[in-house]
Amino acid sequence: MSSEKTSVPEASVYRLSLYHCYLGDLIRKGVIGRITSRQLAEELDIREETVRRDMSFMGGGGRPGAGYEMSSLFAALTEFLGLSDDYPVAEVGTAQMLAALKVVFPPYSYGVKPIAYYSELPEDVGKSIDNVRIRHITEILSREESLSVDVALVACSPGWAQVTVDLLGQAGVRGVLLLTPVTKLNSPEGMEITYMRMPCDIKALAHRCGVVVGA
Amino acid sequence: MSSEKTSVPEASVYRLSLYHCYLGDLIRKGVIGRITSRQLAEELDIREETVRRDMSFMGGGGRPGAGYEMSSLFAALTEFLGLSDDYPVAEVGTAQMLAALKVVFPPYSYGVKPIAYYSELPEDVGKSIDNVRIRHITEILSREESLSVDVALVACSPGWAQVTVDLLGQAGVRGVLLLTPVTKLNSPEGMEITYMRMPCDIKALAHRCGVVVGA
DNA sequence: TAGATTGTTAATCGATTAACAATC
DNA sequence: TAGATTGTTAATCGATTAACAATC
Repeated sequence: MSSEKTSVPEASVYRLSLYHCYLGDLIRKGVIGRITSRQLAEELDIREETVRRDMSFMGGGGRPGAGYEMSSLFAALTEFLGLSDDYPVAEVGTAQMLAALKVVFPPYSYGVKPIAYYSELPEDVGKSIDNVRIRHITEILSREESLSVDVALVACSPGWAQVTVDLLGQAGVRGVLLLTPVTKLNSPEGMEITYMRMPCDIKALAHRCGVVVGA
Repeated sequence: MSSEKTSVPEASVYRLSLYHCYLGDLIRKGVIGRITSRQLAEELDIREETVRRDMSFMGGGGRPGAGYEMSSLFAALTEFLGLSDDYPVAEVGTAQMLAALKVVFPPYSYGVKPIAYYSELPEDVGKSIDNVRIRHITEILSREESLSVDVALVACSPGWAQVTVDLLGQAGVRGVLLLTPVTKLNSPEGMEITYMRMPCDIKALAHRCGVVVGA
């Protein structure tokens, strides 16, 4: 594990994740060989200089004149991002939400694997998704496995968001992707929260779509 | 409708949406009176200068020494963003997803109102959510009301994303908030798409959480 | 008037783009 | 060697922060 500094810009880390998703997809489809920064850029609507710059942050191992070897680039990205073949995550939400989410965002297609489910509804307890039993949110702390997850995806109702995040924090979870749109949350010490904020995105879109009348 | 230029920075528009959400919440709770940039900043983890700067982009009507009058600020934000009391949107996804989403993101709490639902599953057709009937995605074009929606929230399965977006574009929808994580999409002419990309957010979080070992 | 807070101009910071030398 | 593409340094751009004069 080389000494990866966190000096890598936030925006670059995000794009590196995007390359990881894209390459993972290609590789799963059986595509092999090399890929250039130009191809990647074109495919993902980014400038090619940006792609190369991003790659250089983690020593992408590109070859002038030849581009990047896909499988080794993918491996480098996987290591840089701290992922594994099936990166384990916890997911929180009603059984209904968790089941629906699986369809919209099929984890296996992205190298992600939910290993624990928690619901806010007592009646969901005991149901299973892909042979993983759903537990109650309040059980987050009582699981030893909790510690084996760094990142959780939270899509509970607004009223449960704070409790959930607190419990996850105590259970050692370090990063949370929050789909629930709460305007303010008290984030536990040392926890990274990525806010999704669908309402804000919708309102920002409303602005951009509503205004363009002139000219 | 004053001549709002789109020269307002993207980031500011997003924060203005955030203020709108926050104020809407307060007002709905019955809070009235004035609020200062400092209070807003503290509440939302932003710097107060940033708040004031954002406000100045739309002529917030603040009073030196006294702050902003909440209800008129909210009205100004509503107008600036091109919203209404119940901003109409369309939502696309399975009945299961749409029902689950309603709990996680209760639209009425944010001044948003789904007036049309479309599902990718034929068996969902005819079901209702809050007395709005679910139709099939392929029916998007056959609705006259389609034109009365500027923005849609799309949470269908990856395979349906392109079709959905195309149909929405033809139906006159100008902005789409896409929850479905497709790496590349052919966006119809003149359509704004906001990509959610849960897998990338999760991977970026994995990086930030996994690396901090040193020091 | 004194106290408080706004709106704006200037300074800083970070990220993106452009240019190009290094290298397979 | 010639052609292609990388990695890096410098220039540009945009957004955030700081400072402060204007004003209720």
